[in-house]
Amino acid sequence: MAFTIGELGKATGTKVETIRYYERIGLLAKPERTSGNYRSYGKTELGRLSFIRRARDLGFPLDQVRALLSLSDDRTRDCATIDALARNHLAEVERKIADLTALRSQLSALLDSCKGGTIGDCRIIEALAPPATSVKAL
Amino acid sequence: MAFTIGELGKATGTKVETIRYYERIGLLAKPERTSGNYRSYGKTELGRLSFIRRARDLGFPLDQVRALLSLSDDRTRDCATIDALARNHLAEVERKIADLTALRSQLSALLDSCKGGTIGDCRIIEALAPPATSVKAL
DNA sequence: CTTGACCCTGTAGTTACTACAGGGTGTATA
DNA sequence: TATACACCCTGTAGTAACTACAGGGTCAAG
Repeated sequence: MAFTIGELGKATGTKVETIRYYERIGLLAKPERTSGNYRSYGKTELGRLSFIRRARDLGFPLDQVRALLSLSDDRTRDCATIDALARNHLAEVERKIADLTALRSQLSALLDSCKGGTIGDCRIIEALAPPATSVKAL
Repeated sequence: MAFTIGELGKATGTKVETIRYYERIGLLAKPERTSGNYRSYGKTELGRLSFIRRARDLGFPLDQVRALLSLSDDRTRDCATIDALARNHLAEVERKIADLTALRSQLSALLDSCKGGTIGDCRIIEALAPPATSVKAL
């Protein structure tokens, strides 16, 4: 029923240092201590940390996680705020996917152009160093 | 033929502070100075900075950019090293795309489940806080 | 009773910049 | 000539989200 920081870390897939970090920045409350000054956690903290990690895995930055936590603490609040948060986040994820997809095709093109040989005629280097004419005029 | 740091920044889409930062970490050589102690750049630096920015835009981290630069300086070297670098990078980009795509469908599902109402029955919060049974046993 | 795994605090490092503070320079205008 | 203004200089500290020590204390097993 009571775990050490290491056990909490294993249960949630979080490094011990990260848990202490979350405590330092106020994302987790200061837990009780044992006689030997070890942090002692219960189910509540386990739940809260799981929530944080899951939101983080979904790519929410810590300040949004913080907002999510305080929203979820006030159960009378309207769901719309949370919906908006998630909707914005989804839009961001979609933008990142688009960026990376464009990047992937550029990299593939780069690789196709590499036919071996010495760097003197390596197309990758050429492709990375755009001709002076493509540089905005001063 | 000679530009100030601000002009170089404009020409390459780089902030002045970033250029000074690149100089500090040795990615750009220390440039000549004018009588008034202003940095003075020429075409060589313009090319090198363009190269750096383009590689960065393609998502190469700075230490790989550094590697790319030193490889491209030794024109007798085999193109294979560069090919490998780019190939690894492509694999990473593809992994990120896969991650984000999975994330997108999770977020979409989350949003579909939000039918309004108060947070007490908000499915997003529920979805983020997995049931205790899904937490690895201690 | 000692070894080893774990815990503690506090500080500094990581990546790739970005943002001041507190000054100097260069040029255009009144 | 004065002065306003945009730009430049150095140096330091801040950002996100951890991660990695250093230098100790605690606890269970053999």
